[in-house]
Amino acid sequence: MSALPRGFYERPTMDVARDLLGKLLIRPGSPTRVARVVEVEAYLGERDLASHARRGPTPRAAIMFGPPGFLYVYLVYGMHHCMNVVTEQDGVAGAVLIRGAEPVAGFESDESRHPLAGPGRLCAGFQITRGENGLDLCAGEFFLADDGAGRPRVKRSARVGVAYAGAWAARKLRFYVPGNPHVSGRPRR
DNA sequence: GCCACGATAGTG
DNA sequence: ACTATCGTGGCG
Repeated sequence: MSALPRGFYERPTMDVARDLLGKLLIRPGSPTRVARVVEVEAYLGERDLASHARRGPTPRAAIMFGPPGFLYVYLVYGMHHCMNVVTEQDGVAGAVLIRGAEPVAGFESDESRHPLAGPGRLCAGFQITRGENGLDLCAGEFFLADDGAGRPRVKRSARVGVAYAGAWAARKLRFYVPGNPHVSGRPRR
């Protein structure tokens, strides 16, 4: 299965976010880990007050202003990692936060837990840390792919944990597969 | 330099 | 509802 091409990411962030649902996250290794994306959030760039890009291309956020198809990983609350894919053409900030995925292969069928629900657990499951920040998603070490499953039914809601962002907090920039148990936290339906 | 504050998740 | 835990960025 081959990686989605750069052109997939070089589009409006909202389109990339919506189209990422149903795609496969693949990390070749021993074992190769595969999971299907079921929850994402769009972060629209400098004007988006909930985005790390809101303060311009600071050292942390600069990657969001760069070329599309690269991984942006950061640490939240001093203990969890979050993974994003960079969108939009080079010079324009944008990213999609991947928040939940359904295990397909390579994960322990660990009791009744949902090991890939929520951005922190998703990164833990794929062993993604800041060491993977800036990784090229079109190069094969870690990538997204289309297995022809098609886009699932999609619902939208406000994003999680961005209440501070004023009017931007209310915008429905979270996309998820309703009813899927690997969707994190609240509005799961 | 220094400090307030998170794009969270597990426990009570 | 509480809190662990630390990098980022704002400010001086």
